Amino acid sequence: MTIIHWFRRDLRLHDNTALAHAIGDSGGLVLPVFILDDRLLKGQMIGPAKVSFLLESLADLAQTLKQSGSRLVLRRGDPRYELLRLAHVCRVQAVYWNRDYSPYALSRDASVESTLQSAGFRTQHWKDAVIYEANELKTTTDRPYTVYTPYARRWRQQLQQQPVAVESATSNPLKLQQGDWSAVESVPLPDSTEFGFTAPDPLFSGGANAAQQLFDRFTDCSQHHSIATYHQQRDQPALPATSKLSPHLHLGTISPRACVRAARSFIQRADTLAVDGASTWLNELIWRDFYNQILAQFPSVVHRAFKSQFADIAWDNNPDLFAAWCAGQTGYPIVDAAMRQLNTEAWMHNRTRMIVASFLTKDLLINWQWGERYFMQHLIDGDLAANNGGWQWAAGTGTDAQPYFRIFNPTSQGKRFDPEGTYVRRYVPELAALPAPYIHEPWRLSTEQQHQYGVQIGHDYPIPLVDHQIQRQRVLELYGQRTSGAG
DNA sequence: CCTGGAGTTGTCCTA
DNA sequence: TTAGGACAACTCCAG
Repeated sequence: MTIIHWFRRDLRLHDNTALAHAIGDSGGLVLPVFILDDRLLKGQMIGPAKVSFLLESLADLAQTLKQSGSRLVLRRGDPRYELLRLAHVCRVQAVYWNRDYSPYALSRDASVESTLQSAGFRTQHWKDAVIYEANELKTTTDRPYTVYTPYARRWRQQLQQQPVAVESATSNPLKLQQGDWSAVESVPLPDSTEFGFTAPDPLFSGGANAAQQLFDRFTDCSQHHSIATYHQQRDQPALPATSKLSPHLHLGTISPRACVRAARSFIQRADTLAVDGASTWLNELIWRDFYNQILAQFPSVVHRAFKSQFADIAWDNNPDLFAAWCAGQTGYPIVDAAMRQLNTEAWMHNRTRMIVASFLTKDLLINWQWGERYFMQHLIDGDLAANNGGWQWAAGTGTDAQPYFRIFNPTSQGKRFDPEGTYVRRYVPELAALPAPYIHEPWRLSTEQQHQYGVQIGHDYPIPLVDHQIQRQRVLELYGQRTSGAG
């Protein structure tokens, strides 16, 4: 019998739960399908870099399938009808997929399921994108966790007790057969220019093979930057010290279980020097599960503040200031460097994501949702759960939010995490000649110094658009009104 | 039910 | 110069 494996955000053959089941149940007679959904591709929350990454990943998947004696069937349209048509044409018995927890995916999948079932086709879906789903980790009173630390404790404890959750889904070699599917049409992979993309950083090639290379590099402790040094170096945006696996984790071109297995093995082997780094990295993977769980349990976070008392802050929402933030022209070097990194590379270092998010909300007094959307449109790894969670955290509206009076100072953040100004110089060339003491506060240069270093502040590089100290006081007042009384 | 410890990643002022 | 406490009050969560 034939089973359709419907690929979505699991674009790999190895360690793929639903695919492994499809192969097992069908004896290898699996029809691999991906459906390009224009509602997603042309929507507000996806940009050219991510589309290009998706198309590369699909090309890689198609190639790997071909080498395994199979082929990827690509369709374009409404998943319900495309799957229904394919199920009829190929006389399949069932359609399998891995679960996705975003609100759009949940309603789409429910609708696909009922369409297929009413037509007499069996459907089945599995956990694959996370280690633990929302209903697997509850508090002692059977409620979903809303605070990270107790969640992480519970998560680690669960892994200790039942490491089976991270076992590989595919213990046997993949055996795919090519059925008699001559009548099955597949559309060609679209030209990415159709979506108006420009090539991203070469480090971010899509596909499971590229992901494996990144993974191998990151877990090779003999490298200068690796999981072994992660805890010490990950906060310095100038260093290539993070895994860069985020776009792959988003699209499933790498197995999240494989990541956790790797972290776990470094932690358990106390002889390695990577215990601290691996533990810190594992924490990030737990955050990933945490925000997926929040999204699944509280889908309203997509369009409003998690903490209702912060749902209607009187933001300034000045469009000119927003445009300057987007363009990296705020006059605060670390902020501008980060935004320019985003605009040119479709990626931003995690530390500077926090800095620009704090700056947009707390210094420019602009609604975090504007920033959230801009990130989704530009980031190659834009992931609804993580991005929303991160922005709500920074804005102080989220689960487990930072206290509202913790306002990042862009200058001290710059000095602390980019002490030599290497990161700023890389993305803000007009400041490249400044010595370190001035790189994060160029407005302090005298006219003579500006002449000496070949930069005129206010001409070549902006005077700070806002005064951090003033804005800090304003936002403290604005938020303070929200905490006293009305809750 | 109550109790008490704790809460990702900070900043600033004061002694 | 530097270290330590204030910044609010509240909710979450385990015991």
